[in-house]
Amino acid sequence: MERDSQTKASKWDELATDWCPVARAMSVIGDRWTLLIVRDCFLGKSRFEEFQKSLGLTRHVLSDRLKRLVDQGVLERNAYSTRPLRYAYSLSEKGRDFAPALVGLKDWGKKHMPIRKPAAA
Amino acid sequence: MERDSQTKASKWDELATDWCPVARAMSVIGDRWTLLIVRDCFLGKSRFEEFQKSLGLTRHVLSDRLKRLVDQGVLERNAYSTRPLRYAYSLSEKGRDFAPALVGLKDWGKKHMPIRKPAAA
DNA sequence: AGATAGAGTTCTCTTATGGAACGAGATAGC
DNA sequence: GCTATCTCGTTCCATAAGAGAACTCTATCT
Repeated sequence: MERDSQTKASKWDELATDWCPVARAMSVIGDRWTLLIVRDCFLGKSRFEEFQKSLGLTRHVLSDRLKRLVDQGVLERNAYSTRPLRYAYSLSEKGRDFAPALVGLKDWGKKHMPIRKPAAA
Repeated sequence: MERDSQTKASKWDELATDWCPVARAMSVIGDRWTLLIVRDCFLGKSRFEEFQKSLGLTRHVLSDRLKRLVDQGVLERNAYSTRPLRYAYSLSEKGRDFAPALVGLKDWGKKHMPIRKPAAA
């Protein structure tokens, strides 16, 4: 990832223009973290540090994913403080509409991915 | 990716043992291709070449993802020919149970990710 | 003044991906 | 019996993305 506009078409962009709506969805959430950020938003988190602590991803990647989510219109970025300029992220309607898919994934994970201990080997 | 067993915990393994079922689901499908392979299975595809042509991903990555899906029990690999030994992939019950999540993503993609032309700029 | 906090950036190192060529088992054509 | 083709991969190299930690900048707390 880490793409910017003026680069030649990557696999990501190909997905974004695919005939299949699932593929187009994957062009937004087809990585390890994006959907978990959205999940955290559903759980009430809204700030950079909250996401970072909750997910344990690198700040670099988090920064990139938040930008992409805002670009895609899944999240909105609003200043919650002006005089140290600080932003909070919240779900847009597009983001809130993720709920059914997220529930589907939650149910699948609950049923088919039992918690296993972190490899006590 | 490309992990094997005797390596120290990566972010992928951390997700696999997360308390959140969505995170555990992401440890399986949290990349660009895996879910699309599953989708292709739902659409009746079952063979290496079919996936490769359909998705346009590299053979290397396809090979890796199929292995992971079989390891995870999402797909089953059955020989459909013994005497050139050939395998076909098909959904297990675990894989078929992905249907609701897939439908959720499809609906979201359909509603919020309109098809746009491949950048006629 | 010094320590804390929030939201990022910048740096280096490692891992994953893309692209294309190569391999191996078997059948089909000539 | 030699070459071509089909399938299902593997190997190799260059590039892109990720991990981890340090650093910036504004501002408030003590």
